[in-house]
Amino acid sequence: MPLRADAAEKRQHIVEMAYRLFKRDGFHATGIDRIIAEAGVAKMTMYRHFPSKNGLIVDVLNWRAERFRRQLDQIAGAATTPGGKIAAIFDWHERWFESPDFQGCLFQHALAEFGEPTHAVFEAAARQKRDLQQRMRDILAHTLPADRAEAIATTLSTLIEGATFLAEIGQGKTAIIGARKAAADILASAGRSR
Amino acid sequence: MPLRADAAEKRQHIVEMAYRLFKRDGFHATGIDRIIAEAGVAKMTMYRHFPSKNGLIVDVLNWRAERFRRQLDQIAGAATTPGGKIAAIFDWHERWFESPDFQGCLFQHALAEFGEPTHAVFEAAARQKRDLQQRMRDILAHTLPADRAEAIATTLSTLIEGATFLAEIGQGKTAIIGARKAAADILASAGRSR
DNA sequence: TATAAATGAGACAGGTCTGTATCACTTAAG
DNA sequence: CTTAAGTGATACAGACCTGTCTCATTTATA
Repeated sequence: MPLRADAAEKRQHIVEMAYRLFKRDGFHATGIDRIIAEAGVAKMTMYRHFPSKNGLIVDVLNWRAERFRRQLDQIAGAATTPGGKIAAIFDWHERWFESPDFQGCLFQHALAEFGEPTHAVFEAAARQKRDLQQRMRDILAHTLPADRAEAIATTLSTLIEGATFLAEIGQGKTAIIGARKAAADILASAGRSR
Repeated sequence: MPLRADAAEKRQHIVEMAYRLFKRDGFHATGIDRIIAEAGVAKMTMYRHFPSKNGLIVDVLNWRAERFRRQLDQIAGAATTPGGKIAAIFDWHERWFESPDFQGCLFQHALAEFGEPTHAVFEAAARQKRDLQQRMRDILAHTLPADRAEAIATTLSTLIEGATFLAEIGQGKTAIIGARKAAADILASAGRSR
């Protein structure tokens, strides 16, 4: 019994509030004081749950990555064919870009702010990006040889990350439309040569 | 005679040193004190040339955007056909990703750190991205109808920005290879339907 | 109810941040 | 040479930063 029942809830509350602030204002621009103030929590409460601000950032990223992983399970699970699953992933991104509080990808931002590859924040963000790519590779591997699946997953990842970035400067709609068409062409071409 | 001859040089020296530090450590993580220390310049000298840190950042981005614009003129100018010019742009990115001091795109990082669309830094960075896209559109417009050139330029931009991002997590080589092939396929397809 | 984990509130330390002010000095232009 | 723009060095203000500490209080659990 190391933790009381509500302690875990309070910890989670801090994670979600920090997530909102990091997403809106960035990591360096968001101070501990603002996080605890918005969360309505004492500073020591935060530091008892997290070793440091960087530790909190890593936990926020990991929590958000896990949430996305579950969403992806639902999205891809609804479709039956590899092509349908990939199309569903692109469709999900289109809806994301259209949501009123879209402010870019937190993992992309984390990599931009923490450019040192050995930094724990960098590693957590890079891990999420590799995970998405690997999941698309696994989807493709059902109908394509491993090396082809790997190469195509990289290009699909390139299209998705590029569209996510362009969505930040108001080009999400046109970018995702073009990206989805390019992805469909690539998959169709790969299917023919199978 | 508002400025002495060497004053402009000193100003440029500050811009280039700030550029190196912003690229390496990020914008928020780089303080004025470190910039002037590395530049070997007094603080008031910096504040006489730039109204504020944000003003310096904007000038750094604009200077870097202008430098890239000139590079792009050379790169695209060497090729004769639209397809050749586009391929040359992708090849340039591949060499960039392989350079030992590649640390991601400063404009992408600026957009990540300054997410407010009305912020001067955001505007300067977004302007550079739109400029690159517009230049590719103009290249394509020589042999394609305007709306097709516009749509394809958006997808090429998506591929380039995505590959630039993936290069930050060590996937630059495979990403740019796949992106270049996708771009070639798109251009070939557009050429056939012309 | 008794107990101990968890919390809230706030002071505090030590550092860093941006931006301003002062003043002696250098250096280019007239 | 004279003059004034430009500079270096440094102190300073006021705010913010991360992280630690204390102590009274709440609250879940046994």
